[in-house]
Amino acid sequence: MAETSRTDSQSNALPAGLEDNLGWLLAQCFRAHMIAAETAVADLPHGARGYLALCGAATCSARNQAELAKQLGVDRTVMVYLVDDLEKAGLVERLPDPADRRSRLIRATVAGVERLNAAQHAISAAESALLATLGQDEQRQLREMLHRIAASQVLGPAAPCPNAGPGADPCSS
Amino acid sequence: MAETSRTDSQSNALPAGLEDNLGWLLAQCFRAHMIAAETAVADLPHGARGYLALCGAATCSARNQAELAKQLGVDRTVMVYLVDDLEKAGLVERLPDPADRRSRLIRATVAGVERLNAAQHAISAAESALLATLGQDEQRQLREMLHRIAASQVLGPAAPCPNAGPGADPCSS
DNA sequence: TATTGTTATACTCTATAACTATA
DNA sequence: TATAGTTATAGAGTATAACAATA
Repeated sequence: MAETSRTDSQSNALPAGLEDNLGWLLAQCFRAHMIAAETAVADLPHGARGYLALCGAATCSARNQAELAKQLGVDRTVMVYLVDDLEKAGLVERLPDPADRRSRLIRATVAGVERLNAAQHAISAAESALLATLGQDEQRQLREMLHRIAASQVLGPAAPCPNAGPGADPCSS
Repeated sequence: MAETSRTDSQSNALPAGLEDNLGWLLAQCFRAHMIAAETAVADLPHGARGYLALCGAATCSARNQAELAKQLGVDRTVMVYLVDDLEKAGLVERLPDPADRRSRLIRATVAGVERLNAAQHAISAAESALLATLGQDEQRQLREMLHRIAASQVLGPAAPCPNAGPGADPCSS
């Protein structure tokens, strides 16, 4: 009925009605981040997904392969190929779980941690451009709020990491 | 180098090193939102993607089909099926562009706007749970910051909408 | 009986190429 | 020549089902 006044400044404006659409905004920002980080993760086995799996392995975010799959939102059958290729590349390793002989502990190797650090360094540079419209405090706020949302959704349990074995601890870097 | 002190409270905590990983956080929040809104968009032709396409059509975010494809990050060949099915469902319509006979204007029908409003209503309820850990001011801040990031990335041009034809204006609801 | 990891198979989704019509 | 839209085909990606080992 009433015509929306579209006389506001058109510079840098999203179409009316989308600036409050959280689903749209998250999709746009997520995709923008993927595009920005694309080259940084291009040499990793499965691109962005391989990077996230490596992140999970290096930070011991999951107890075993199935849990990591849940965290990444992929099928456990897909996780096999994912870990297979990361393992072939020498970035992660499958260790037997002393507590459960069925499951495998996915741990980042030293080379994997190094590659991860390199990737994260490149991603940081890309993120600077992505977050250029935000101040330093706002960037911290954004991360903190996203973290609070992610933590409230128990997509993957935040259990203490049992991967700390006799070898080098990849979580300490 | 310096060992990060890991003595902070483990309640609701993501594994160390992930709480600052913007890529991880965006992926988690985006997926959490998709899962939360899943049932609300389940009856739309292509689920979440169909919902976003309908959002774009209703808000006239893109000039034509190709531009909408760019905004959604899908191939233009995929866009054909997407719009096809939305059109079959009577949610959008392809209109000839008076300025360019090659392109088609994708406009939401009245039924499409109604379905969109219903979906957005259901999604709002789901978002309340998703954002429960944030205060009202924080939720506004989050949307505003995401909006600023999305607007700074010119994934799709924010051009004035030429869809306002002789028929009912779907952008006014 | 349920779960972890694995494999093979079938399915869905996506992209490449080619075509028509317009610019 | 370049672009918008479409179609058909081939490829990549994904899930389903079945299996062995273990809880």
